[in-house]
Amino acid sequence: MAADRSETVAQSLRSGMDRLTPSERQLAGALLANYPVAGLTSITNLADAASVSTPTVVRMARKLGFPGFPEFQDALRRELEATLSGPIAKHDRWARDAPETHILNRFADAVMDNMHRTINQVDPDAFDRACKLLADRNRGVYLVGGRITYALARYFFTHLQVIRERVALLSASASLWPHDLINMKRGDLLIVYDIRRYETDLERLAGLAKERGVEVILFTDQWMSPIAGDAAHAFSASVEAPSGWDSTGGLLFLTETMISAVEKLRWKEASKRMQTLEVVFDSTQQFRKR
Amino acid sequence: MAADRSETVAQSLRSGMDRLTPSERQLAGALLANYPVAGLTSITNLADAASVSTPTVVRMARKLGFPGFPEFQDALRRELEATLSGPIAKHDRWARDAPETHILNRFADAVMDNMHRTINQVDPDAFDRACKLLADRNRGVYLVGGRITYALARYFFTHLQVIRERVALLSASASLWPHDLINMKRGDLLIVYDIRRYETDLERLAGLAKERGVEVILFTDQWMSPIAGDAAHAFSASVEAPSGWDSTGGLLFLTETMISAVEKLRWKEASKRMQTLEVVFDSTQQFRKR
DNA sequence: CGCCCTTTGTAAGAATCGTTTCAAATGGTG
DNA sequence: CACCATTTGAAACGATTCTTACAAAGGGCG
Repeated sequence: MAADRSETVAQSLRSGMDRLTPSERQLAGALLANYPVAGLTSITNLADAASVSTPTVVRMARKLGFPGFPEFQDALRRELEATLSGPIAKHDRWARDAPETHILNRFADAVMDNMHRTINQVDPDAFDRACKLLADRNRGVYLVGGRITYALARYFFTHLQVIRERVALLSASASLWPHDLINMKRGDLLIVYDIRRYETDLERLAGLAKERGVEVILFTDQWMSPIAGDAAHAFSASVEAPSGWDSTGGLLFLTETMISAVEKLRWKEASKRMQTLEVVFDSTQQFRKR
Repeated sequence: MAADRSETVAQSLRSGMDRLTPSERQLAGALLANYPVAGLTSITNLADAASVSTPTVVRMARKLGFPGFPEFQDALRRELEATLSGPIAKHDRWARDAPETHILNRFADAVMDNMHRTINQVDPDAFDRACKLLADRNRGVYLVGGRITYALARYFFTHLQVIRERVALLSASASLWPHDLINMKRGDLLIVYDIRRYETDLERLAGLAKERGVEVILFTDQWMSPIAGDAAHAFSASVEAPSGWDSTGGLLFLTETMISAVEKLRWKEASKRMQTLEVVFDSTQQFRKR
């Protein structure tokens, strides 16, 4: 128990997270999201902001070792006072408890930057058109990715499969792709992920698919895979990260946004499919109730 | 009169100093001396700290153009919040070519917000400790994910496999997990991804692994998978996105950061392995020269 | 010195806050 | 299925806060 006053409230909030109940966690999350200002209002406001009741706030404060909410708030104030009189440069700090140069902060910077660049590279109209294509139930959809990006293709597949019919994920190994290729028909869609160290197999696949009248939708990096030449739509994301690393955060963002957009376009059918899925899940007890 | 809301409370406090009475000045001085935290207590405390009476506080707040003390305090809070959340204002538009309400912009907002929340929920020390475990070549590493998150596990696996030996991705179907389980030894690591609609199979797997002395590292959402109870380390990411959707962007961020950190810890060995990989790639001509 | 204006705090009131109690809801368990 | 344990918020209660009214203290000026 014991609120060890040598650690910050944020720290004990995080480390105690597993001792908290779900709604207390929700509260803790809301608090950390706007830390520590969120905790400096009245208990009523804080509870409202976190969508929990005031007793929940009191209970959490107690769990952290404070006699009551006012004392909890005092701790926040003292902490803030100490921080503010200390180092001035904490504006662009992400993880406030980690040093400026901690990898968490450096990586966060890079990812945010990528997001910015990525979004400004997207043509919203082209994006909408691609979504419309994916929402067309007359078109079969095939997905494939490269060594690194196959996971993204799989992610897209998992979701798209729920939303609509006729979705297929190509094998991870190129040798089996011909089997899928012979099934592709004019007007079908091939979604390809291809980032640096562009793969020759993918290039060949996209070329062959295009010859068969398949429309290729490409997700690539800022340097553009050569497949872009064969693609009906190409979307590029920035992938730079610290120490020569590539981050696929931008690609995931584009992917998730597209899934969400397609889901909306086909909402009527999609929601019905999802309900069916729920029924199956319930009967197999594969998932927890909550 | 007029509390110009474009200037900070501190500014109007200083500029209005000559319109204040002596005891109001004393109050203003005390406030500025410990700004803005001093103003975030109760009116009683603030008055005591400045050695004035509570009505004096109210009168000063009124002179600055606020209806009452609570509103004055609100202004301080808003100000502080703006300062703390830093120059990366959430409200600046993302995709400039798209309307404010285009899904690209709405999704970007949500993802940004998730990033913020996610990073503030991570305990940097716990993060470092988990990285160190993963960098220990004496420990075997097993990875697994749920229906949605299996793609993330695969992504982690793809990269970790390059960095070190003894890394295995568990099958996507639970029925084959026992085969992997019997290989796991005391001190090995099991990385589990589990987000909402927590899967009972994963829970069982984690429990069994723990019994065998395996240390479980969990990546989950803000509501915390029940596996957290069995986990040596648990990291949670915010997953909220528009229209009830869950976004795994935060989880990907944590994953990539961790990969990068482990790569650095084992850089000597990792770089050697990567060079070998390059040679193989070259000879198979699987990749473009660039 | 007496008048009036300004400044200030005391004290009582209204309003809000923080705490406690308790019952409903939920999930796990025999 | 009934039981128990846990979680949660509604509601009522004191406690504290914020506001207001008012009187005392000072200070300038004829």
